[in-house]
Amino acid sequence: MTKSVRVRYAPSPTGYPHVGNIRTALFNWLFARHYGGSFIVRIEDTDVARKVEDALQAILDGLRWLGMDWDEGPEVGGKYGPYFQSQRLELYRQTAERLVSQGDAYYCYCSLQRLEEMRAEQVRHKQQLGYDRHCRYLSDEERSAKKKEGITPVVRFQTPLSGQTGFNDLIRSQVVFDNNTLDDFVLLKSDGYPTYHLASVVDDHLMEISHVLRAEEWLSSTPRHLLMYQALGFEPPQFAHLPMILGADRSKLSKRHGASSITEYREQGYLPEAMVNFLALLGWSLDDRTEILSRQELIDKFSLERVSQTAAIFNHEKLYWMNGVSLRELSHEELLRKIMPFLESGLPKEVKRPISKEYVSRIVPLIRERINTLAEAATYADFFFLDELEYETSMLMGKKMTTETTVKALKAVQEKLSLLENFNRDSLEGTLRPLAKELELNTGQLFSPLRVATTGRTAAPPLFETMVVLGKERCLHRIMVAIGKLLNK
RNA sequence: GGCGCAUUCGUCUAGGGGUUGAGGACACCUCCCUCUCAAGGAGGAGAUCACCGGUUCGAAUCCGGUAUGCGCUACCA
Repeated sequence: MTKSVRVRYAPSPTGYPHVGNIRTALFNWLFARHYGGSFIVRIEDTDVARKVEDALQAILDGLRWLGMDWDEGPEVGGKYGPYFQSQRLELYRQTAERLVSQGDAYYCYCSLQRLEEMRAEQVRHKQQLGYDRHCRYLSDEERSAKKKEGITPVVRFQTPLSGQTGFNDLIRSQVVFDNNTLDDFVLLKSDGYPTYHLASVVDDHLMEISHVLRAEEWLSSTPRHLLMYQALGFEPPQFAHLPMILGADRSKLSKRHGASSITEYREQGYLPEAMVNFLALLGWSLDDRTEILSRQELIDKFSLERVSQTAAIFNHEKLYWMNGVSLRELSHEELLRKIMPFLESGLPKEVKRPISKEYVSRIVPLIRERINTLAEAATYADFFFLDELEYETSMLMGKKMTTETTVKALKAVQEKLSLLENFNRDSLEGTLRPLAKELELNTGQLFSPLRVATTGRTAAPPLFETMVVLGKERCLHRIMVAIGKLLNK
C-alpha cells in the first residue's frame, strides 16, 4: 500500500445508529487502526426531509461508547473539512455544473408526477425500471423553453449507453456491469442538495479516501460512482462491500427483530467490549476457534481477506453469552462502578437512594457469575435491598417437606442463629450443616426453605454468603415472616 | 421485469482439490462439581457442504446451469 490509508464512516443522521451501520463503522475503524491510517467521520446530511434531530449526537455517542475514536470529523475538525455535507453544497454544485458543461451530465425538467407515471408504466409492462432519458435529448429550444417556465431542474448524469464498468472488489473480487443496465441517475436535487452518489464521490476524492468499506447494498451503485470518477478524471478509491446483517427471518435487521439501535444495547447493560467483539465476528473471523478477542487483538489481526461474503443473522443469544464473558473479565472495582448506575435506575422505587456503594461491593462477588448484563443486577439482586419479600408460601416447602416439617426446620434455624455470636460464612455453615443432621433432613431440605425465606426465591447466590451480606437481624426477621406465612396458610 | 451478490449444523463461522467419516462457538441435551441458580469441566445430539451436470484418479473446495435468498433499480442514504 503506497498511499496512506484513509477510510471514512459516513452515517446519515436520519435515525439512531443501527447495529449494521455500527458494524460498518467498526470495520472501517479496525482497518484504519490496523494500518496506522486515518479514520474519518463524515456526516451525510443531504436528506433534509428525513433528518432526525438527535440522531447525530446518538451516532457520535455510540462511536465514543464503543471506543471508536475518529481522527477527523465532527467535534475534532481536520484539514479536509468541513465534515458535514450540508456545509459543502457549493462544492457539489460546482462539480455538477462542470459535468454539465463537459457533456457528462444534463439538466432534467421532468416533474415528479411524470416520473411517477413513467415508473408505473414500466412496472405494468414489466420493463426495465429507470429514468427514460427524456431530457437527455431535449433540443436547445425545448431546453430554453423549460427554463423560461421557471422549473428548477435536477442534474442527471449522462450514463454511457454501451460498454461495461467493472472493478475489483476487495471482498468479492471482479464485479462487472453492463452500462446499459444503468439509468441516468440524479446528481443534484432541485433543492440544491446533492444525492449520495454525487456527494460521496466528490468528498471521497477531496478527502483523499483510499478505501471505501461500505455495506453490500452499495455494490450495485458502484459502477455509477466509477463512471463519475472517470468523467471527473479522479482516481477512484478501492472498494470493499461488507456483508449485510439480517434479522432472524433473513430480512434486513429492523426494530421488530428486537433492539437494533446501539443505544438500546447500552441501556440494557451490554458492555462496549462485548459489543465490539461480537460485531467484529459478524462477517469476520480470525480462525476456526477464536471467539473472544480484545480490542487490541482485533486491531492487530483484522484484515479484509478474512471478511466473509455472506450476509449474517444477528444472533442475540450469542451476544448475551459474550456479554457475560466480558462482564466476568472485569475487575471487581470496574464491575462495581458499572453496576451502580443500573442499580440506581433499575431497583424498585421503594428502595432508598442513593444506593450504598460499600454494600453493593459486597453483593457484586455473589452475582457476577449469575448475570449476563448490567441491567440484570437490579432484577437479580433486588432482595438485598427490599424490606418486604414477595413470594408464594408454597415455595418454602422443599422436597418431601410438609408445612409442619418446614416450620419446625425454620424454627430450629431461628433458634440456632439467634444464639450465634459471629455471623459469618464459616459459623453459619458450621451451625447449619450439623442442624440438618440433627433434624434428620438432608442439606437441601433445610437450605431450600431457608433460601426462600431469606431471598424470596428458589434460585439465588450461595446461601451462607448471601445471609452474611443480609446480616443476622434481617435474616432472623425474614425467617420469622416465613414462619408466619406458613402458619397462616 | 432487469442487473448484481450470495448459498457449509437452528445461528455465527473454519476449511478454498486428497491429512475432513467437515473443525470451533452460541443455543439444546447428559454427566461432574454442588445448599439452589450460575460459572467451570467432560461428553452428546445436530451439516446428504442448496440442487443438477461437468472438469479430475479424486470436489464442500474449480467450471456451468437451475433454484432460493438478499440487495439495487428514489429529486433516500
